[in-house]
Amino acid sequence: MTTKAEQKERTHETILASAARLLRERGIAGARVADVMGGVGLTVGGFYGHFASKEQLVDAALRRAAGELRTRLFGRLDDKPAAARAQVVLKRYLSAANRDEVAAGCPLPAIVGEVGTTAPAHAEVLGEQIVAMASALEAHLPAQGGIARHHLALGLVAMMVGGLSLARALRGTPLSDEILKACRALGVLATSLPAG
Amino acid sequence: MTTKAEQKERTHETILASAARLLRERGIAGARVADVMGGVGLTVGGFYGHFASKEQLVDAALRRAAGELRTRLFGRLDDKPAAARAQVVLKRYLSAANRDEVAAGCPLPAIVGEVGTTAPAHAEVLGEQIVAMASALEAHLPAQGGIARHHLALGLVAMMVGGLSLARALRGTPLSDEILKACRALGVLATSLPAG
DNA sequence: TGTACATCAGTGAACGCGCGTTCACTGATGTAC
DNA sequence: TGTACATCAGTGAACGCGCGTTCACTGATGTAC
Repeated sequence: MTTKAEQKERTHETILASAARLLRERGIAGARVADVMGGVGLTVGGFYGHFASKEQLVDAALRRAAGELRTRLFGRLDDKPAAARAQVVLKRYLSAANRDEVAAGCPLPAIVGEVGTTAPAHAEVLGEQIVAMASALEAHLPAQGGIARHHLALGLVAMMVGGLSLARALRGTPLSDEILKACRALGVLATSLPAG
Repeated sequence: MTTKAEQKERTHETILASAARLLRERGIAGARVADVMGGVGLTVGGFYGHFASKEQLVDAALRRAAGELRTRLFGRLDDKPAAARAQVVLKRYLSAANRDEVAAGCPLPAIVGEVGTTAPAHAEVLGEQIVAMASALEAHLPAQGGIARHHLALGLVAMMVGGLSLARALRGTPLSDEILKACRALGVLATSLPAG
């Protein structure tokens, strides 16, 4: 037996999943409430029984999408040698798959540009997620000369987001592939320096 | 004596400048035709005497803004030692000024996220501008071991755009400054490796 | 030189459209007796 | 067990608003004679 409350909670989840998908594909403005609801076979009117506003939906969906990404990026690293893990993460992120499977990939390229001019709450959530990602990466970085591991992690995250953003924007052109390749190479360079 | 044609050409220029400003501040969707015209003291209706569509305006404004940026980034480098020029460019780009003076800074953070889902022409223009920027940077890069100068330039451009995008999105927070700092440090690292 | 006419940059209101949000309603599920 | 009522997830149409684009119009500038 599923009670009404259970049913509603399940619907809430599917709405959130639909929003997380659309947010990645089309950004904040592009993730329209009607489309989010349509994506799970419901109509617009019911939305406000599940979320107080689009803004709250976007915050929740962004957290959800970024969390899923981290799981995928940093999962199943145990079988890799410790020194190679950061490069594995970089390769996973800067892959053709993470560029092309937009709906299941990184949400940041679609939303960074909008965050500065929309709800302040979105910026906060973005900050959280950047810190979470950089921290997770930092844990796998070798000690370096010339740059603090903390800064190296943050710089790499910037390069990753920038590279994926450009690659997505230029999808279908040779330049898109070249950018991913260039970022991977720069990532390898920066994570294989002699310890200082 | 200024003829009508001269007057109109001047107005055309001011509209383009207004659009280039708004495009950098608010992105493609945010650079509304009415606001662009209002920014030069004119009303919406007159716009279509100067441009065929908003799409064409955006293309022209993006080229204009990116061109201005290159001038500022790569100008006045003669007095710097050749080996330091790439780092000067990186410092200029990843500066608080280029983050805060949005209307006169880099247009890419505001538009990359939108380009993938709007007019194909915008993607073409973006491609041009990325190539132009990477080429200009490449000319100032020292020979490196482990990575082709062409790829290093492209990777650095991705890091620059990513770092500035995140720094702008998180403006006003300590993390914003840290990201800029981290990217500058990573840039220094990548441009001061021993020649291979 | 003056007069009548043509041109055309810019105005301002309207158009169609899409968005977030609201709200009266429906109908299936659950509860009370 | 059956019946009457309450609840509430979801519907679908409407709301106000803002956008890109169009268009009849205005009035200053330029041209012809």
